[in-house]
Amino acid sequence: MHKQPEVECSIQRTLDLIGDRWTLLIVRDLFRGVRRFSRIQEDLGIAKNLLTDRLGTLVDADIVEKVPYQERPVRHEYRLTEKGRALSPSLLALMRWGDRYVSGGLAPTELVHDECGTRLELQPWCTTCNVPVAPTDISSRPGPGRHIGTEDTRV
Amino acid sequence: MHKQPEVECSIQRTLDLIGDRWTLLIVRDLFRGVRRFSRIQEDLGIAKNLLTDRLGTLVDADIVEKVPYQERPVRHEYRLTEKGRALSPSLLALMRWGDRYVSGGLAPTELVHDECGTRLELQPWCTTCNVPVAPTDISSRPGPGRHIGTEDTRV
DNA sequence: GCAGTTGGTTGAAAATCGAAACTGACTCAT
DNA sequence: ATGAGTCAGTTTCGATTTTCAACCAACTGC
Repeated sequence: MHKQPEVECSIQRTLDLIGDRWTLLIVRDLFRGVRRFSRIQEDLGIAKNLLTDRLGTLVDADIVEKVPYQERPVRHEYRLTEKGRALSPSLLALMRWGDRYVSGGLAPTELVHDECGTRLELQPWCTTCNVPVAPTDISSRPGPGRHIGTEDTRV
Repeated sequence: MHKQPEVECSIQRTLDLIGDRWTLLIVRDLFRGVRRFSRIQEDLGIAKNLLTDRLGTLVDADIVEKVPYQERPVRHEYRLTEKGRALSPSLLALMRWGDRYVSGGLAPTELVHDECGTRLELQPWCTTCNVPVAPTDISSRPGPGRHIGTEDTRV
């Protein structure tokens, strides 16, 4: 256990950790305030043994923490850590993609800009030029975490 | 077969489609220009029958198209459709999360703005005001695709 | 003819999953 | 203090998926 896979790609490392059919749905539930074992279990329809396993993995990875919400009997709820909350843009991106391409443009839930009520998009953003960046204007280069190889990785 | 689950959440609908351990990695390879069956297979180390299956699913879902790159013998490569290319923000978000929290802040690969070389961030973007939107300026509301229920779904 | 490449298919073994039963600690109502 | 109920699991076992290896077919280049 505790394998450090050493693949040279953050997407792969991320998906190795949370890229199964249930984990991101569990995280989504935690964002929505569904935090108790039994509530997550009935909301998702996941088998209890799998939920136990996935929550354990999330806690081990420091994405979720188990905090007691009562004594006698000691019962816990699961809360996102800062690392877990940082998954928000990923979930938002997947949600917007699903809105457009799976739900036929009819979003079940919309996230909107407070000030004007426009539905939000998620865009690559250049903090220097202060403009959104189209996929065609993106280049890739090896970063500081690259140990070996120089393969081009365009996303 | 061909179940239409009618879950009221675009995240779940999306993950039902592409949320298994391999599919997003295949899409990542296609973004990187790895487009042939055998090249994807050796790059990912995925079993060939699974790759056949996943590529078939992606083609059925119109995320990928199979285009011939030579006659006699007819051989095909797999290319992202516009729907597939629209997954770019999702992959970028997962990649940035992995950079920060799995790769310890040391990105193996950086995605940068062609024009200025700045590493890209992913920002919620208001297409009306033409500005990036902070998490505190985001609200959620039921959208046109909502059939029943009014549960708050904040991401 | 023969090796090599590409893009698969097939089948058996191994791993994983799902549903249901069971457990244990506790509460509350009678 | 007996009994029913809740919560958070664990165990078991059959069903499904995944992996691994072998095989196949169409063609190329020599």
